[in-house]
Amino acid sequence: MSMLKIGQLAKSTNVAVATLRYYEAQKLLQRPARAANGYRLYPQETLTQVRFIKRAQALGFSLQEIRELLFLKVEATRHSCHEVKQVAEDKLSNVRERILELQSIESALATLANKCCGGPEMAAGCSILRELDEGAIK
Amino acid sequence: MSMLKIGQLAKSTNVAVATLRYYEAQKLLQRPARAANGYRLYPQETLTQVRFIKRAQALGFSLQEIRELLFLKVEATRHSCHEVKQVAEDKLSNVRERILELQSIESALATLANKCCGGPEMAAGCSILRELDEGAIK
DNA sequence: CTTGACCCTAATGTTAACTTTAGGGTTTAT
DNA sequence: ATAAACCCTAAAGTTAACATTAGGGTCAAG
Ligand SMILES: [Zn+2]
Ligand SMILES: [Zn+2]
Ligand SMILES: [Zn+2]
Ligand SMILES: [Zn+2]
Repeated sequence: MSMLKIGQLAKSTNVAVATLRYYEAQKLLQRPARAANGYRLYPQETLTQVRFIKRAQALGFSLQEIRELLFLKVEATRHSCHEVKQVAEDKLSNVRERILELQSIESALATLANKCCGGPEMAAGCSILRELDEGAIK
Repeated sequence: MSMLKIGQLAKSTNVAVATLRYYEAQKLLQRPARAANGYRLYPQETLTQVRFIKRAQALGFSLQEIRELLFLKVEATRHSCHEVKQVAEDKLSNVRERILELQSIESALATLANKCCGGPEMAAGCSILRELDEGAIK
């Protein structure tokens, strides 16, 4: 139960087999040991590593950024806490900016939707369309 | 100063000329009038349209979604006010979903960043890396 | 009248993050 | 012993959203 074949790793991380091989090619995962037959044999640790990748991805990191995080981690003894925190904070302010922009579009759309009667008549005179014409959404 | 050539439109919207032609091919922009020499001639209105595209894009909308928004007017004669309003409301709830997702990412990142001392010492024990490893974050 | 900045179309190239395909070996279960 | 299920590599395909290139007109300035 110690070493995992790629299919088992795939199943327990919910990541496609081809994706795991892709991550390896992209150096997001170390090249695993091989059995006599050539099959990849992953240590349990790899489960954590794959989950790290998925989690970071869910937080909006690109594979490139994740690679940088993993590099910092592997080379932890040569990089400062500050460097790592900086990566996280850059991402955080990026996310906050996008939230603000989305909120501004939200209110624009809400305003539009509120002005429309939503009735069954043809939309020729629909207020939404009129507003779009006049550049209410910009 | 009424009609714009593609280069002027490109410059004042900060979008590449090739991109404008691409948008046209993708039906995000109406096919503009042409001068006798074949040059595209855009009305001022197009400035607003291009900026709308760029802004919506920065908010994470795909060109496909943007196309739907921009097509509301064109579809007006074939659809009821109700249908048009429905499209707007779908977009609105889409935007609200995105906001919620981003907010959950925001708090996860903020939690991470807060736990890290950000000091100059080596990142061997950095809490960000530890948390990503341990899955303490969602 | 020539140079350089623009414009045109059509086609091909690019990047990210995968997925699919082609062509074979290997394991497992019946 | 044979079929289903798994594994391998190398390469090509996919999607989005452009960018670049090739080949060729157009226009203002000097
Ligand atoms: Zn109405
Ligand atoms: Zn309406
Ligand atoms: Zn620290
Ligand atoms: Zn730290």
